[in-house]
Amino acid sequence: MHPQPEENDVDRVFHALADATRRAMLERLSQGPVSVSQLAEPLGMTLAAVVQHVQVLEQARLVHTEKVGRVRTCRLEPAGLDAARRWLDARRTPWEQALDRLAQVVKP
Amino acid sequence: MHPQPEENDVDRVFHALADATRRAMLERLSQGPVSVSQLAEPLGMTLAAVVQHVQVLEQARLVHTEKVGRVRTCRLEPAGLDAARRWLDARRTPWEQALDRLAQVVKP
DNA sequence: AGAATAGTTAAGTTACTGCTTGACTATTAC
DNA sequence: GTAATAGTCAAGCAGTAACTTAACTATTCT
Repeated sequence: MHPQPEENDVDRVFHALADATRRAMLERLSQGPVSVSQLAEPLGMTLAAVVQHVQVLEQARLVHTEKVGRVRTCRLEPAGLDAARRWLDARRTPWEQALDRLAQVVKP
Repeated sequence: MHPQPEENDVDRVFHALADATRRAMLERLSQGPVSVSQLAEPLGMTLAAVVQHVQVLEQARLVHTEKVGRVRTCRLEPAGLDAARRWLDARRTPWEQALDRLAQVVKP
């Protein structure tokens, strides 16, 4: 709709998050990096399907992967989640937004 | 996947947010309540299509609507955004989560 | 070398999304 | 009362999403 620089990213991120399987993967990855096969194991699904989900998560910059030898290791990448959070936070009430800015000041 | 009480809601919310048109509607609604026709006006789209989007947003508890006479007024409902924010915040780093709790204490 | 492991790629299937059109209902305006 | 307004409902359609299977490529193990 608005192919603004950011808009497309937000699209990808929310679309990636809209799937329960992918959210389960992120949850798993929040406990540390794992290989694609390890990711696939608890989900009753083909490896091929999992690979496709991983690609979606990568394009949304929610995970980053690196292949060493024959195993591809996936780890969480905060960029995507941050984009989502920024969008949501921009739609808070003015009072909540003031609190957000306070947190920003306290943080660094 | 996990039809946990919350899981289904999260699904609906992120799916609703994954569409640029619906996000534009939310943006419009964040400036105050409007009728369905008013919502439809800036988007180059049939009224019927807009109604369908409104239904998606309602099911995600992102908007609440009420019909008076022949006009249905839509207003933002924070429940859905809060659900999304809760999910995202649960996946922050421990350090960030500490800051979140601090904000919670300061808030009320 | 041969067999098992880990992943990739392409193609096909089924189901769901985002729209449109068209017919219809309820209000409000003239 | 008639006409315009505001919305609703039901099909239908093109495009996309989430899989599957099957054939293939690279590693690693024995």
